Amino acid sequence: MAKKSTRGPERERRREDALTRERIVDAAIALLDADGEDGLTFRALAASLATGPGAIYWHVTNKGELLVAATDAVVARTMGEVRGSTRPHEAIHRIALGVFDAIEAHPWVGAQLSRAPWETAMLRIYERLGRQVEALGVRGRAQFTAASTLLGYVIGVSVQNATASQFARRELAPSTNRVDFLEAAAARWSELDAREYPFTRSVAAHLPGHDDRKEFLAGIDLILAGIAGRPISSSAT
Amino acid sequence: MAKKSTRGPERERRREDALTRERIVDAAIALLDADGEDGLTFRALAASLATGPGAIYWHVTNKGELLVAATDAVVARTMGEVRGSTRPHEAIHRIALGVFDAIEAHPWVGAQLSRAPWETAMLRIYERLGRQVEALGVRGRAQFTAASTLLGYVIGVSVQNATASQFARRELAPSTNRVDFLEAAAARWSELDAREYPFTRSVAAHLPGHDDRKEFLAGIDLILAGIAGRPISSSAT
DNA sequence: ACCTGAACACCGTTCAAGT
DNA sequence: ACCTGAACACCGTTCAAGT
Repeated sequence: MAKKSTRGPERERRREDALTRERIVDAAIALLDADGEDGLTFRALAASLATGPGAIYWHVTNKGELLVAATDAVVARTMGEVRGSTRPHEAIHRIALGVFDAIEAHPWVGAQLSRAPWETAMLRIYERLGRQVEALGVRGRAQFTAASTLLGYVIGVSVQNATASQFARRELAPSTNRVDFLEAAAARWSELDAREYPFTRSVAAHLPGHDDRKEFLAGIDLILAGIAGRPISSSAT
Repeated sequence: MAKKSTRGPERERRREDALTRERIVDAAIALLDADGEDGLTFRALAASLATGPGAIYWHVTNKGELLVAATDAVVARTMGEVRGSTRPHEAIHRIALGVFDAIEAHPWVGAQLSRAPWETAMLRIYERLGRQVEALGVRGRAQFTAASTLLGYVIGVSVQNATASQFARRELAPSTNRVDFLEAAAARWSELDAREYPFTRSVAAHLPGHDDRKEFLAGIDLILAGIAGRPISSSAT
């Protein structure tokens, strides 16, 4: 991806304040977490590393690559922290919640995963989910479909959830608590035009007392039920 | 949302070249479709409307609002064009494919839906899916879960698919056709580290000959099977 | 009421010059 | 090899001035 900063046993300049790709990525993550996506600026990053913007370009090709690297670092750490389980169903829950919580904690990760879904970060998640699909007994081509469906759902809902949370925290007074927020949303849904939005109106009553993470897992369970209900094997290619 | 340009029977300046919110949004959509998200610039937009950037700000609060309006216009049109069906299963397929194709045709719509999921555009899709969930016989709180799961999956997969297509068209030579692209992707997956990515490697063989839209619908069917397999009703709130 | 376009503050990125 | 920081090209947005 980028120029390696160490190739072979060259001049060992191990000053502890040396600028490395790793330090840059860590600083970028800190900025991203603190000030959101707009907070990551080459000037701000340079300031936090006590250099000029140009210095960063020696280690990193451009801003896009920096975002990819930051995202991959967070996702790799997250996947590493997910506890395993002998029961595939439970293991899938844990992987899914790991992603969900990571994106909630770092909303920019969600945006980045949608922007560059072919990068390693996405593959890491896919691999983890896929192994459990295999453990579930799914075989052949159906593995591919099952894992892809889970991945699409997990990323999609996690991103939407994180964006909505951000909105709740920012647009509304940050003091507004979750209960009040859900009630406000329910009130808004109830005021929608009765002819255009009959379903949304009727379902508004279920909004308060609603738990995002539980709802998220309920969706996973729907997919898992669908997977289990199908002919579970078929010969490979 | 913004200042209305007509309120009451004021001065009727119906010159056909008058700047209206509608014309601005249409021009924005054209720019977005032609040059992607980066193509929408207040300067470029002003040029295409033969005015200065400042003029646009009289009709539209800022760029964010413009993106919201453009997205809503595309989604509203898309939902209007979806053919109905007496069979809920089929109706859901059509709604889902409508969204899928719209985002493939206008990738910026996908990015925007992820960025502001609480806007009307998302509600339009939710409402359509929800009605069919109702038609499926789901009752009470389960309606909420089923509709939300479908929405999360549909948006998530559509966005990922559109971004991947863009990547294929841009990064690879645009001449590369779909078959070659899938084979290249499969080759890449097969070269992954065997210890870290056993599942992804093993599933690479299924990548060629893979049809995105069919795979997308297969995922929908998994969810629908899950919905059907559950206790289908429960008393309302 | 509505439009014009210069000006402001801020970006990502480059690059000649340093060590 | 690696860093510095001014400079370039470009943005979103504002606003005094026009009609």
